[in-house]
Amino acid sequence: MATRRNTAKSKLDERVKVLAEFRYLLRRFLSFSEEAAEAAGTSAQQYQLLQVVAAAPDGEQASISYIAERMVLRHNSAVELVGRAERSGLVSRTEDAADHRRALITLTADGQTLLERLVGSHWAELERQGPGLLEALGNLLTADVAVGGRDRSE
Amino acid sequence: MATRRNTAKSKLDERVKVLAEFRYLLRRFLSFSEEAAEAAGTSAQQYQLLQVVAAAPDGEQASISYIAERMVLRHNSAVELVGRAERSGLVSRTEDAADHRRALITLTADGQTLLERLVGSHWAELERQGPGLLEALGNLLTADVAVGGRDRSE
DNA sequence: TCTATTTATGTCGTCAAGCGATATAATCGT
DNA sequence: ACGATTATATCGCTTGACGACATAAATAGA
Repeated sequence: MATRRNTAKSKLDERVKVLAEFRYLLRRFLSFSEEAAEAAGTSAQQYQLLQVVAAAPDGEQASISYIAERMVLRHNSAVELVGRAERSGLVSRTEDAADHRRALITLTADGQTLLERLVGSHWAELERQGPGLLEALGNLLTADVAVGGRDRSE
Repeated sequence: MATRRNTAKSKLDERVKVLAEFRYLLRRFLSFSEEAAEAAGTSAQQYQLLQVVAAAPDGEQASISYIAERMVLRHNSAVELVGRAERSGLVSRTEDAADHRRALITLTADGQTLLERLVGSHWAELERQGPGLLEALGNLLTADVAVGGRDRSE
């Protein structure tokens, strides 16, 4: 019974709505991040850089290439990002003693402080927005199942 | 027993790692989206625009303001985005008969086709990346609990 | 109904940031 | 030792978002 109201046109239509909702929540979160960083005197990207540097795996220090990989940027963009952060006094460059091509990036005291502040506010915000995101993503992954194309009217 | 290995410095350190991992996965997904859109001949933003227009609630049509709200953009940026998409033949503007200030945005046939293609590839990609994202976000929301600051050494 | 205010869209100059192309130095493989 | 590879850096270009500003339509009051 109730095979389907004629309102829902198709599987595609449903997918678009789910995707759109997910992206909307994502943009809200990223927008918050942008504003929080700005309010703290930096950019979202520089905050991300601090994160990446601070979260580098125990053994290795953050190099330009490592940063580029983690930030999903071309290496030259990473160079520029680090350059800006360095000029702002958030990170500092040191030449790797073992490999003189590499530049090792570390947080300055200011960078560490700023990171702590931003991690705090972001953590709190994710407690607010997280559940919604989780739900939207969950819908996406479960609403599916029939990728191949079974009608799945209910 | 085993109150804590001296490797994990603090709650902050753990949070940074969780946040960094979540953002990394997010960037991977957004990067995929960027590339997919590019490969299909547009930009990620224009694809998002198509989504927003197509996913507009049943009653109302997409106006500039509505788009701005959903894309988390200033209204003038929305105007420009729509302008570019219109020039590319993906959407079209119509003056609202009931309110001559409003511009109603609809998908062209080309826009619809493109949207379908991109929804397809994004859906598939989210089936791949989604679980990871879900897990990272889950970690974030459960690893927490003690926001107030209880030590929570395990 | 006339007008002040608000709402919706549009225009323009500016600016930040990522990218490709290119360059240079250090390391590695043989 | 030396060509190939790797790591970082520089530069000009383009894109896209924004603030400031402008205009037209709708709306609320007097």
